[in-house]
Amino acid sequence: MTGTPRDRARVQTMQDITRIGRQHLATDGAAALSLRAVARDLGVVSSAVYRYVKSRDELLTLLLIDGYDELGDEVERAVAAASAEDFRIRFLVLGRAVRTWALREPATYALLFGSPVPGYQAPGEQTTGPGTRVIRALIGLWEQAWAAGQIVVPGGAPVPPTVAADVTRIREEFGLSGPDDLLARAILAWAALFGCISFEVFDQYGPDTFSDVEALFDYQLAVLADTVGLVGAG
Amino acid sequence: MTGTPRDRARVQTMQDITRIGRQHLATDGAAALSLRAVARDLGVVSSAVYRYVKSRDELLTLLLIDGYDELGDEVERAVAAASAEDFRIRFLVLGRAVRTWALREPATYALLFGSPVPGYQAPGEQTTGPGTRVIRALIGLWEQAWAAGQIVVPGGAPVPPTVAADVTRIREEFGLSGPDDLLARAILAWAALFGCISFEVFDQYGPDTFSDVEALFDYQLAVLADTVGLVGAG
DNA sequence: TGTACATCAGTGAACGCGCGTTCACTGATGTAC
DNA sequence: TGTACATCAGTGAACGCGCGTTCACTGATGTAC
Repeated sequence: MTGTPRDRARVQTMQDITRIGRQHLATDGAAALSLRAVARDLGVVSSAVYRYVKSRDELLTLLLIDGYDELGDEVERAVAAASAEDFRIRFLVLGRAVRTWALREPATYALLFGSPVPGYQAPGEQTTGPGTRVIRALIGLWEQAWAAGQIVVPGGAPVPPTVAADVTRIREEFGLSGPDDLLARAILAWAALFGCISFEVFDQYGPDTFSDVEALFDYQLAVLADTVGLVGAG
Repeated sequence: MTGTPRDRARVQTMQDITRIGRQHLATDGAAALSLRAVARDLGVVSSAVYRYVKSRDELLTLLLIDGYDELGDEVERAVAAASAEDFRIRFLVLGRAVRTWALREPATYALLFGSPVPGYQAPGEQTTGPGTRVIRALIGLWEQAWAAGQIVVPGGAPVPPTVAADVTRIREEFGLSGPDDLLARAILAWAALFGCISFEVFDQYGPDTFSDVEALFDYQLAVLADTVGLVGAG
């Protein structure tokens, strides 16, 4: 309740626009997102939306940031509510939070993690922050787990030199302490997590292949936890 | 060179239509795929394409099948050319073939494995066959590797009962002999493989995060091979 | 081999629709004195 | 507290564009006898 009535009305309208925009995302997809349709649902003439949003692309950016933030909020909230001692459990909770959000908001998930929208390029300055919240949560979790001695990196495929170099840079940039193997495996786990979720959201498993996709996902998460050597507090 | 000249012209035109369609997929994306634009590039009036394709959706189906088949062909060809004895190597070759194709044909990859096209539902009778060639190649490869004693399933997370039940059904359906753990892990490896490729094709790693994405992918593939316990011929 | 008919590819006009964006405007709200 | 002015939300018309699909048509190609 700050500012003039006009200010508050503006904030309200901006929220309405993103809400309606997300509805349209769900029914028609990002590529068909249209300012005119949003204006219609907003009960306003099409040119009026230009008072709030410079162009269709700016609306897309708005929805992108809104989606990233909603996902980021939910993931952080879920992890914060989980066991503070067992980092394996925290990882499982994080993964499930991403999946739950993705299944509830498939259209926004598709915008963030699916095919790029043709002709649209996200402005990095605005989207990088919100867009990296999940991976930052994952990195933080792994770092704490490593520090707590809850990670025993499995042996196996050696990290190629160029990957080791990249990983070294990342370690320094984020102030991490885990070994190359862990960081490299963590990147795989991150990509694999979204791979599993995308398969489910984008319907890549056939219609009748799995009777209990949730159990399948939980199992996949558990194997991914094994892959990074996350033993937990045992 | 079969049939009348008219028949041959028709086959040629059908090929032109799918070729042009795929070009448009690359420049404008699936959601913006338009029969009129295809007609323009074909050098023909818009209504003429209806002699070849019943509707826009049918063109999408054509492109879907064309893409699945091109990917299937390349994957099968690559695997066939690989070492006949070492199934770990065959797996790596398979994974690389998928990635190579995906990077060369990002738009078609997006159509097959990215966000669903709003308002379009693929006709299962036509697409299921071509659409399952990669997973069938993977399943066949794992089955042979298991039979050849080149798989040592790692211990770790237990397979939940409902997943075990699904996996049992799949085992019988495809006449497989591997244990539950292997089949369940194989499903993860499948989803994870596409997760890694999607991250790369859809630009989810930042612009400057990795200097050598190919090496990163090779490493990820190797870890996935470890995950299913694919030791190879040693 | 020649002719009559059927099939088919492609035309051009039309239908009704939606889109992004600009612009001059009206009238309400906010601000400075 | 009242008034003059500036700011802003929303209007309605317009621009030029592209879309899917239908339909009656022309002219070429193929087929049956």
